[in-house]
Parts: sequence; C-alpha cells; structure tokens
Amino acid sequence: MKDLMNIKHCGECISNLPIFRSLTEEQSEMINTTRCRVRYRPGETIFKQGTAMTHIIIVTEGLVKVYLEGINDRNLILRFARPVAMIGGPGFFTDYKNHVTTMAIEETSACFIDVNTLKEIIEQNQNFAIALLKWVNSHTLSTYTKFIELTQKGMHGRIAGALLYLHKEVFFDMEGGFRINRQDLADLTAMSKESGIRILKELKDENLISVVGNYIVLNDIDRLEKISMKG
Amino acid sequence: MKDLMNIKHCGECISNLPIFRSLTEEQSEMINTTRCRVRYRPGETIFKQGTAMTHIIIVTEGLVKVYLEGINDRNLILRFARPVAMIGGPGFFTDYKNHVTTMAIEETSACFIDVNTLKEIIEQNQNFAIALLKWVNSHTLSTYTKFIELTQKGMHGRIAGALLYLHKEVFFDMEGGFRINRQDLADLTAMSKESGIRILKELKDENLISVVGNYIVLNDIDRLEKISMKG
DNA sequence: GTATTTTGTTGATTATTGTCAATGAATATT
DNA sequence: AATATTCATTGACAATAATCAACAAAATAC
Repeated sequence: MKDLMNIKHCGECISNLPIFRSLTEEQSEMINTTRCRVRYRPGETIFKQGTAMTHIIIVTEGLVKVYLEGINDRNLILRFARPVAMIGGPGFFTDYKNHVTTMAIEETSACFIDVNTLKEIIEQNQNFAIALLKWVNSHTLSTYTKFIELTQKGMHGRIAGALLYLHKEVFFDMEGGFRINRQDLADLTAMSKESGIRILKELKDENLISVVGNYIVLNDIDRLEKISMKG
Repeated sequence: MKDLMNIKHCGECISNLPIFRSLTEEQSEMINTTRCRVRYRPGETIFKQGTAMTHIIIVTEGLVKVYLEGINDRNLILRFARPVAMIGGPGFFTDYKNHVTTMAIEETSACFIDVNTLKEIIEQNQNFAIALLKWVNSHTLSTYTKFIELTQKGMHGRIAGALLYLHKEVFFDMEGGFRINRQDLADLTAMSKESGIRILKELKDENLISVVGNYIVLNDIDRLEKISMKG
C-alpha cells in the first residue's frame, strides 16, 4: 500500500528540505494529498517563462537548469538544481507567472506542489513563512554575487567562477568532475559559445582542468579561484 | 507636543507604505516607539556593505542609491529610491549583514526600524510576512530584468534602458527631467564613465534627450524604448 | 550502416568597450 | 581672487569579446 502511494508522490521528499521542517503533521498531509510526481527526459521543459505559475516543484532526481529567456534567443542560466531542491519563483504573491524557464538536463523527477496549498499553509504557519523568506533572501544573495560575476569580470574570471560554482555548489557531492555542455556553460557565463570554448581550452592547456567531451574535472582549485577573483 | 514627537520619528511614514498596512495598532506602536529619523547630506553612507544589518530604513525625503561594491572599486547600482520607499536587504533572516551599500545622493531623511522589532512582528502577523514576501519577490523580478539588461544589451540599449528606468520608475512624479551624474549613470549601466558620456552625447545629438549639466530630459520616449529593446 | 542533424572546434575578421592621457569646466577651499 | 579638487569631455589606442564561416566529431534518425 505504501509503495502504491509512492507512485503518486515522491514519498518523503519534503522532509529532506529544511524549509519544510516547520510544517505540522496536518500541513504535511495537505501537501502530500495534492502533490504528484512527474518524470522528465533531458531537454523537456518543466516550467516555461511567461506561463501561469500554478505550482512549485521539488527536484527529487536528476538535474535541471533554471534560466531567463532573454533577447535574440539568448538564455541566461541562473542556477542548476539537483536533488533535493525547491524551484519557486518571484511570481509567488506577485503576478503568479513563471518568470524563468526550468528545463530538465538529465532524466529528472519533480514533485509538484500546488501554490494555493502552499499559500494556505503560509497563512497558517508563521515559521514556514519565515523559512520561505529566508530561502528567498538567500537566493537574492547568490543573485548579487552573480551580478558582480557577470558585469565586472572578464571571460577568464567568469568561466573559472562558473566551474567553481558547478564544482562546489551543484556537484559538491560528486567524486571527480561533472558534465556540462558548451552552450550551457556559455549561457551560465553570459558569453558566446565560441568564446567559452576558447577559454575552456586555455584552462585545459594550462592543466588547471581536464576535459573529456562534456566531462570536466578541476585540477587546481586554488589557481582557478585566483583567476576567478581577478578576472 | 506632536511636533516634538516628529523630531524623534517621521510621523506617519509607515502608513504611506502598502507593506505596513496589515499592522495592528499595537504593532505600529511597537515600531513607532523604537524607530528614529536621521538626516543625511549628499555623499553620506547610510548602510555600508559588510557591516551588521541592525536596521532597515524608510526613505522619507531625498534620494539614495543602493549599490554593490564590486571588484577594483567598481560599483553596480541596483536601484535608486525616493520617498516613500523601504530599503531592506537579503541579510534579513539569513546572516544579518548588509550586502549592499546605501548612500544619500541628495539631502535625505531616513527612518530607522530595528530588525528585531520587525522580526517580532513578522512572527505575530502572517499578513505582514506575506506582504514582505511579496515585496521581496517583486524586487527579485526587477533583478531578473536587470540581468537581461546588463548582460544582453549593448551600451546604447543599456543607457536608453537606464534613462527610461529613471524617468518611469524613479522620477515618475517629476515634471520634465531629472538629475544624475555621469559616474552614477555608468555604475547603473555597468560601463565605464567615458563610454557612458559618449553614448549620452550621441542620444543628445540625435535630439532623443536634452542634457544641461546633470539635468536630463527625455524628448522621445518611443524611440528610446526602441533603442532599449534592440540595443 | 548510412544519412542527417546537432554539437564542438578553429581561424579570421569585425565590433564593442575599456584604458590612458590631456584638457576644460565647474565647484570647493584657503 | 587664487588655488585646489573634483567632474566632464574628447581623442587615440589597446583590449576584449562577438560574429562569421568552414569544418570535424558525435549523436540521432532512417
């Protein structure tokens, strides 16, 4: 019976996120009865910028990218998310639209939570509201870092910074390296794909990183950090 | 007697901000008894990036800029604020530090509100917590726009965008134009002062704007908007 | 297994943007 | 009023980064 229920939702995904710790039994149950789990193949869009924001998701398996669709088909990747991570958006409590696009990069499981349910819980539970404020503010903090990253660093610094971000904040639990394709690396660092490729090659030629196809290993974190600082 | 009280705080400043509408009498009083009003001269720093976040402010008179201090003494202006506006920060509920610097540009009055008082009220009043979430999310929204603005537009588009921002969102209630110095315009658009000056001159030469010293009037909003779109 | 499409790579060129230096104008200081 | 000091301006130049085109390699479709 319990296994059957797990088909509908993802079991205990919300208990793995600190933000949901403050929920009462009853509130957890409210979420559990409405939420459901969906699987995505690489390249599938989960949320599309411009559509109505009806749900948030919790990524329970796989890998997604969250990005802004900008001018002339250029995208700006704001973050990558791996399990267990919540993907919300600034449309919550404002215009209830999705202002970013979320796309699966690997085979991904996402657990959908209805925003109205969430809203109801926030209205009941101050601690949860505070946890959410904290979550939003910590995201704003990364955003500020990203501003400096993108507007005040040269291409070398941006690529180094992006690699360090992937290594330390996205794939922190992985042995060795990680995979990312060239276009995504370019979209993460706000430069053309060709420029990204060139910088990557330079870093490889200096043995700061190893590259085999899309698989990247950082060999010299210290020097990458220096490059990231200066630019 | 009432006049004497106004020396300590700024009278009814919080009643002019929608975000404080949900406060009870008692909660308003909590804020009123601890808050106090401070005057700043142009160039004075109100909050300094890196210091402890003990208060938020409400700007009741004057003009301030909110900016990130980045690399090599370069600043990135996130927003300008005029009365009545609240200046908070992502340190709230996270690390309680100031992550941005706030500086008076004109003679400014700011009303200081203690973050602990604020925190206490948030814990009591869900509607206020929601209003705050809404406020934070709407700021995140502008942040997203700014990302595209700064990373995907050329210098012409960025200057045009900045001028439209100043005209429509900062000085929207002013007849004619507004004042901004060249360095601030450059810091708002993430370019060098010299580049900013050159673009400004081009826009002036094409009669899209009038410039007299630091005073700028937008003559052709439509064409500026076109330039802002394309870049 | 071959064809087709996507993704990655490289070099040449152009476009964009920053830096440096010199100078003028405006403002503040003594 | 004379002197600093800051701010604005301009041109020349260098550095940075995008575009374009051609091609190679890998993945996918047929």
